[in-house]
Amino acid sequence: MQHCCINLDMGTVRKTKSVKALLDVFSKKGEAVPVCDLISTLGSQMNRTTIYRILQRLEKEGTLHSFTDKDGQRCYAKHEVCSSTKEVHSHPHFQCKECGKIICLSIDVSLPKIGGHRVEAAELLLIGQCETCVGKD
Amino acid sequence: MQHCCINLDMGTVRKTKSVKALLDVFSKKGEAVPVCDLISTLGSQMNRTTIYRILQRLEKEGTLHSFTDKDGQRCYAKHEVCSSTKEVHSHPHFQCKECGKIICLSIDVSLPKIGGHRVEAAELLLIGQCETCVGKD
DNA sequence: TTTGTTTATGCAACACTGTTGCAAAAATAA
DNA sequence: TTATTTTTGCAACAGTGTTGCATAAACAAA
Repeated sequence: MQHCCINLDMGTVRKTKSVKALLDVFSKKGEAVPVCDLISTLGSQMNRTTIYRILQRLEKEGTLHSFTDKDGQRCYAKHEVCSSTKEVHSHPHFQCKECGKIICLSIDVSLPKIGGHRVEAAELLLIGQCETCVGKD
Repeated sequence: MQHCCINLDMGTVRKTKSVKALLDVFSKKGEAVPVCDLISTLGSQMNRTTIYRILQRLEKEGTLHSFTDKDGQRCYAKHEVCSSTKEVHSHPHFQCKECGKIICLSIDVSLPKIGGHRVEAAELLLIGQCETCVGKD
């Protein structure tokens, strides 16, 4: 049996200061983070290019996954859960239009079938108000 | 009753040569088109800035709608159908990972409910193989 | 620990996407 | 036709993301 997305031994990605600092941001935040936020947070500690390259490596080995948020910005999040029973691998996310917060949803989304087409993956972004911002109305 | 997205009289958008040329591309193609394609197609006839501004105006008045494709590129498509019975206004699209073709789906997608959150909109992109590319395997 | 090998980083440069201000041109209204 | 409003082209700029290359850091082996 093959693991579909998590490389448990971290592959050949070295645990450098920069990699640790970046993963630390994800651990502390616990949510998806836009790349631009990572650059403002870590830009003084490491080069912009380094951030992009670490993100690519960590996504490739399965520690992170990426998607596009409601404003077209690329976001990354930790890839903790990987259900191998899912027929189609989908990444549902929710983004609050008030505060911008993004959460990864672990729910399964039933995908529509389209005649003659083979659906292999899906990107679903739900947009609305989070618990905090619903209360502010 | 209020129309949710189509401005039938075209509002105050003037029918200039550039607007006609751009809408012509959508009519001929009948599918969603990435902005970069529009620029390569129309870039010799009009300025890049003009293309971006026309797209903004036409989206604002409801003739076009936009979304992000699998590679993070912004795409536009004609907004012909607008079901006012839908509780949540969603734009499902399908993109072929082989040829890149994008089609707008008129099907309804049932959106998951998330406790404490208000879901107002959704962006769903299905990725796979289109009818043509399925046959090529 | 020390050495050698591999991977990662910083820097500069570049390409691409998208926006803004302003003067000139085109479209519409009178 | 003239006056008014919208649209366009151009130049400049900001943001995002990539590449090549020399240097630095991490790792493996002795």
